[in-house]
Amino acid sequence: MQNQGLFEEQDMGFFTTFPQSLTSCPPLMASHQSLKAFNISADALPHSETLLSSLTSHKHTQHLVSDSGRPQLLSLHRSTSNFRAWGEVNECLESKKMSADDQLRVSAMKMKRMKGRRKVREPRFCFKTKSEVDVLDDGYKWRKYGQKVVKNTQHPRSYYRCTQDNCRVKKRVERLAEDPRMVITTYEGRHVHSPSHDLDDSQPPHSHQLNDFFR
DNA sequence: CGGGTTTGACCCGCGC
DNA sequence: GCGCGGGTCAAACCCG
Repeated sequence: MQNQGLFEEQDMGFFTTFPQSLTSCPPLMASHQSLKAFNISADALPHSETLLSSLTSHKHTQHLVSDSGRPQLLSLHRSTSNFRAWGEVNECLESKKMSADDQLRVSAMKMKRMKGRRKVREPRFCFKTKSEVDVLDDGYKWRKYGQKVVKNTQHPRSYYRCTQDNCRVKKRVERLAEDPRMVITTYEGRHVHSPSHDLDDSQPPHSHQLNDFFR
């Protein structure tokens, strides 16, 4: 498994833009999580400067520049799924025009080696969408277990856990302070099951579209 | 009655 | 050591 050992995550603030028609969250799957564990350079991500500069006011972009001054995601684990995941992301990114209308962005994480023996955090995956509803339909069933008003924001952050037995996946949902129309969703952990909506036909079409992209 | 939500208390890591 | 702030717990509450 990729996240074992004494490492911790550091949000690098990379946001990748996806088609604006998508309004549903992707389920957290293996290929997503590998986003945080793959090399990426400024050359490989031609639009990164535009993306990053447009998002510098957001708190998720605090750690966006690496030591060398170039956007970089450190690689700790290489696997075929890692390569495939980033290949798809870059392909999508280059094929889309940068636009203020783009709604869905994926952030990448940098893994940092830790000193000492501290709790290892579950893999996290964060993106934002423009949506009127806080909780987007991602095919999984969630139970709310907490809500907190975070400092310097007028909107509370909500905490959800996957209702499936033995599944420890959590997600946080909050609204962007600068633009309350935007919802920040952060997944933490890995589902040990498939989406519950697989059992019925109520899954909306855009959800299929998004799943296809990440497959 | 069972499952989900609300909400104040509590826990814990971190910076000073 | 202390205080702050984010994350979690759990009892009370709500609703179908």
